[in-house]
Amino acid sequence: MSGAELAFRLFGAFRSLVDDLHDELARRGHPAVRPAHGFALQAIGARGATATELGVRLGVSKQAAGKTVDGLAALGYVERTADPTDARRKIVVVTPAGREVLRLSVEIFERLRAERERDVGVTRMREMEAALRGLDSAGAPRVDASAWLSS
Amino acid sequence: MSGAELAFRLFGAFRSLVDDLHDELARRGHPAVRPAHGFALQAIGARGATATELGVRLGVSKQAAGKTVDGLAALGYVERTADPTDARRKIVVVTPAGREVLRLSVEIFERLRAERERDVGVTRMREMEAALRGLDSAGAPRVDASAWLSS
DNA sequence: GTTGGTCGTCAACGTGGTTGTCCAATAACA
DNA sequence: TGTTATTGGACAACCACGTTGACGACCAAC
Repeated sequence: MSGAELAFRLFGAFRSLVDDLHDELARRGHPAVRPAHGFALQAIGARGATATELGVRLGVSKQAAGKTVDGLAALGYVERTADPTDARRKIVVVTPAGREVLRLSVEIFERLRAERERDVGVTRMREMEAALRGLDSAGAPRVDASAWLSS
Repeated sequence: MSGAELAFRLFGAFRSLVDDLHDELARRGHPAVRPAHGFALQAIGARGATATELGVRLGVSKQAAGKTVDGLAALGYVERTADPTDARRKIVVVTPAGREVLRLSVEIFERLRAERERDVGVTRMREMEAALRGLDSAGAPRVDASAWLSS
């Protein structure tokens, strides 16, 4: 396989997973969730986070993180709450609806992976995952894919 | 590996390849080339293409394809030429500079793949590529990554 | 109590998509 | 052949999502 084809197929495989995830999320009552939302929800986590923290975790500016929070809040998946110890900070917390999306995403991703594993074979899947771990030295999530495309 | 981690690592591996490619392209005299440009150049191909054809190949509107051509033309990588048989059509052709970028990209991608192969091992690499071929039923290129993110 | 750093937000901008509209040119057909 | 339908390219307005710069509010430290 050529290097270019390798890159292209890695992206294709990723995209197929994410597309299938969002198709299924839409079918299960969350049609407005987009890829960036899932990443952000995960980055906020159970303990909540401020917009600035979220920006660091996502690898984007605090302003961009703030806009993402706006979108998520408009959909009812997160809420901004006051920090009792610091009036400047606003803690973003995941709502029950947001937790439902996270729970569903995990479940659906597992199902999708199982489907792929059935298609390509258990051994081959294990080898691929091992290779991926080696390939991707994987630091921070960096979901600024849109900005990355135009960098 | 969880399904979510699989998706994430697929993207990470892809992104690492493309980032490294563009770092190297920049070092070799093409700092302004962005990922979308490479895809577009490849889609135009040796025989040239019209903006509308390019849009179909890239999975975007003809207007978006036209803008991409504008950018590529401003960088000197393509040129719009008249179609002698149809005065409406303008054939976009790759210039020598554009061909140089394509040639360099192929070469660099091969080197990057070889590096990865050295890291993960020949056998494991072969298994991963086989798995990727199975995973990604890969029809048309579909490089509308930016649009896809915001869909 | 002033001074400096941090948090969140607003504003302006860039990039790269989208749809809608329009004109010029070609193709199809009565 | 003349009229009508379709096609290719461009323009405009708009949207999504990132950026930087600036600013007010607040906290902390000397």
